[in-house]
Amino acid sequence: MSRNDRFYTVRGYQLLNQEDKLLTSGMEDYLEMIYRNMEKEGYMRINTLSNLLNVKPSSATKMVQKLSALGLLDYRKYGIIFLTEAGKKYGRFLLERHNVIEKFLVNIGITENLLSETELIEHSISKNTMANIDMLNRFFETHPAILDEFRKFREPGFEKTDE
Amino acid sequence: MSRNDRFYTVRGYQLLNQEDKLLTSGMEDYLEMIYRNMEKEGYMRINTLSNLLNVKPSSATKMVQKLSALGLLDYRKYGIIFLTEAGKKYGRFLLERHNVIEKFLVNIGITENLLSETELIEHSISKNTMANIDMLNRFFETHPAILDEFRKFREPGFEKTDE
DNA sequence: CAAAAAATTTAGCCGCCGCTAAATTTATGA
DNA sequence: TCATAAATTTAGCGGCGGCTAAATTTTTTG
Repeated sequence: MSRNDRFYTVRGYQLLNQEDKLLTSGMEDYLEMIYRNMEKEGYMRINTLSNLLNVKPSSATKMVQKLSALGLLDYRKYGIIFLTEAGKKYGRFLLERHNVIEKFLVNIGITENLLSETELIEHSISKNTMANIDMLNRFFETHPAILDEFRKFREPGFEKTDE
Repeated sequence: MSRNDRFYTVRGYQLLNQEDKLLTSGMEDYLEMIYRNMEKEGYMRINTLSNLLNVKPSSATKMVQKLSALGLLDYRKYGIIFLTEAGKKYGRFLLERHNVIEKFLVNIGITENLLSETELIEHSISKNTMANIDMLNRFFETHPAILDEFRKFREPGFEKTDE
């Protein structure tokens, strides 16, 4: 039985993958949000970040220090937060991943709690799975008749109303 | 802006939902595994459980005590672990959810690390999302030509080789 | 330009879920 | 049966990512 077909707990997988996985889920949340704000305003502040993520400023400070130590943020105490090149690259990836998951959920008919569903799922998706879900999205996009057929299948009676 | 379209961190969602979500991801891992063994052997022991989940026995004890306090296990110190009715019901649900996610991943073409991918994703899926993914699985099952078309779309050139 | 306000950081606590080491209970076999 | 082995539990630690309270720095304003 190889490492691959043995069971682990969520925590167990975390511990196993902490060599190759750079960021924890929490750090990813912060980096993704900083990236969003970079696109909008060009920079980020601790207070803005803590408001956007619904955490206390002290929590934001702690995470920003970690991301900074990892070379993803350009930042000094009491200062303005910018992304380094590495941070931008990672942030862009996180936002893309988010959008792939969200689009998939919309495709299969999720409307309630779309944001929170996406936010929770995105951290547990590998690049490979993300790529394959993206292919499924593209498949539906280029084959709208099939997506339509699925929707009829899913909810007979509501043929056209949703979407 | 309602609670629904605000961002939170993973930890934030955890804290928000701890009223309605009975179990943590970790507890779910243990309960699911106990359920698997119930089906196979009818009972569970701490050592077996810790081996199956690749944790130390002391960790298994701690979680079993928690699940027991929640009324999901029938268990006394140094004794054999059984599921209560509530535990069986929850365990059955967990196994079903696992299988729905796994089938979906297989459908979209995941072969590498299938188990770990499933194990990580399953905890972040709501009942609603699970139901919709299940519908997608059923859709592919009843429309094999469409699944086939997706596979060609996904991997042009490997038309028939996989599955 | 000094005092007050606002923003940020630090220190220290908590629950989760791993771990190790040591204690305890249960099972085995000479 | 009784000593040893095996299984299980307890105690206590560590990192994560929240929190509060208090300290510090920066900004605003009279």
